[in-house]
Amino acid sequence: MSKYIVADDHPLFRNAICQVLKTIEETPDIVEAQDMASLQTKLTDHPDADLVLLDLHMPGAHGFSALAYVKGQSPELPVLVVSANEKPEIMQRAVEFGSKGFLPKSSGIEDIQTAIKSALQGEVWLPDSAGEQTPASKDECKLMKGIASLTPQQYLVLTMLAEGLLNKQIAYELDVTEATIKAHMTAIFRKLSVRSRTQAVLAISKLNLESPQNIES
Amino acid sequence: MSKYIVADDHPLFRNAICQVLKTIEETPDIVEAQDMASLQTKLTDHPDADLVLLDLHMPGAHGFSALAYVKGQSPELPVLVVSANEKPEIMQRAVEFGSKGFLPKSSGIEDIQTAIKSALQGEVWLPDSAGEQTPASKDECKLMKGIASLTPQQYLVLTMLAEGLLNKQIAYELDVTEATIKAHMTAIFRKLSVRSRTQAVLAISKLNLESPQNIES
DNA sequence: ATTTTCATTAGACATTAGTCGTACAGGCCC
DNA sequence: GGGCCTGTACGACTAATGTCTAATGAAAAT
Repeated sequence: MSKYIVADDHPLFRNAICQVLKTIEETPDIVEAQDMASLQTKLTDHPDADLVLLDLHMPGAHGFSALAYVKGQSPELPVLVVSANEKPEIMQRAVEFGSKGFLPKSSGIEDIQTAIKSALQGEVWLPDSAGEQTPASKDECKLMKGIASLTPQQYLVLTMLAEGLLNKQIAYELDVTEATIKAHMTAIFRKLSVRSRTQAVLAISKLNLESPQNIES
Repeated sequence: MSKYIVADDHPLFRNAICQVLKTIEETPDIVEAQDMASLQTKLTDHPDADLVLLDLHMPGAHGFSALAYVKGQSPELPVLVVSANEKPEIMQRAVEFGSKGFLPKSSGIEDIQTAIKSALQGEVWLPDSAGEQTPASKDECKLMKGIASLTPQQYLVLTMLAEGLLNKQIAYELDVTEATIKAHMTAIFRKLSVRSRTQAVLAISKLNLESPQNIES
């Protein structure tokens, strides 16, 4: 029997995924998470999980940074990215950043089954609509590694930074002093190789949807 | 005879566009710009231009903010957006934000001719690959209006902010005091309806590639 | 059991960012 | 010309940001 963690903020969609899981095996062990905070808890509570089905657009998730964070917390745990996004570049990026595949939400049941089985066996599955080449980028990979090295608390602070909040506001939300947030910021900047909150925001926004159309004459 | 402003940072591609223009009329009046700074100059020097062919990925341009800026400087001047980007959402956004069409760089000569002729007649042309609906977003439109209302100097400061530069660095580059840059920042924040440089960066990064995949169950 | 490592927490201090009031030059209307 | 608006520019002041040092506690290594 396999244990799955289903991370998606839509109850209906989580349910749909669970239904498919039951077609794969009779009594799957399913853990659900509806945001990054609960996902983090589930990851530590269930270190024996076999697969994470991860939506990149949950509350607290910012594009690929969510994937990087999960890979950083549980490097050995296979992750299958699920998203409404259909763009080939996004699919390729997901795999490049450590995902065992990419599942568009428009996928049919058979594709979902195939993708999950592949991921469990350590293989990568992509829909036919995904293109061929994987351009890769030094800076992006470095950034992904940086995000993966963040602690849970630091990742949380980063997402709140990405909401445009002030240090003071973040401190209030997390019930710590502003000085603590500043210390986290400094640590985050170092790990992401940036020098200010402005550059940090720029870095992760590039990560979200940057298409590699920079290959120019 | 019509006067064109061709704004693209690739000399080869500018040349190619010029060749096509010559097939439309015998002696087109062509003005070229290779970055946003020179484009700004050309706009003021040639207020009698009939059409701008604008690449969204020039130095100094940040996605749609470049389009917004041009529309703000010369509201009556038709703009035809040229880009390597092929995504339907991007094409729709371009039109929604005031462009007279969208020309993928992979277009054939006939399409380019058609698009230019349409634009000159005030009509909108889109390639077949562009989808149907135009979702639109209140916030995005408001933001575009804000960018369009920026003065040239303010736009310049905004682009440098989007490079992750400090006020001090921007001041040095523009050869003014830091106090001046701060004043510009405050003005920019007001026009973009944000309260800090962090939020300003977030706002324009959303504008660049935000796909309306937020229509959720 | 002890050491080591590291996340988390903060206070003191220095730097950067942002607001306000103001000044000056050019364009425009009357 | 004399007002009037606007873009640009600046200094002074306040708020926010970032660095450094250091203490605590918890987990991992020895």
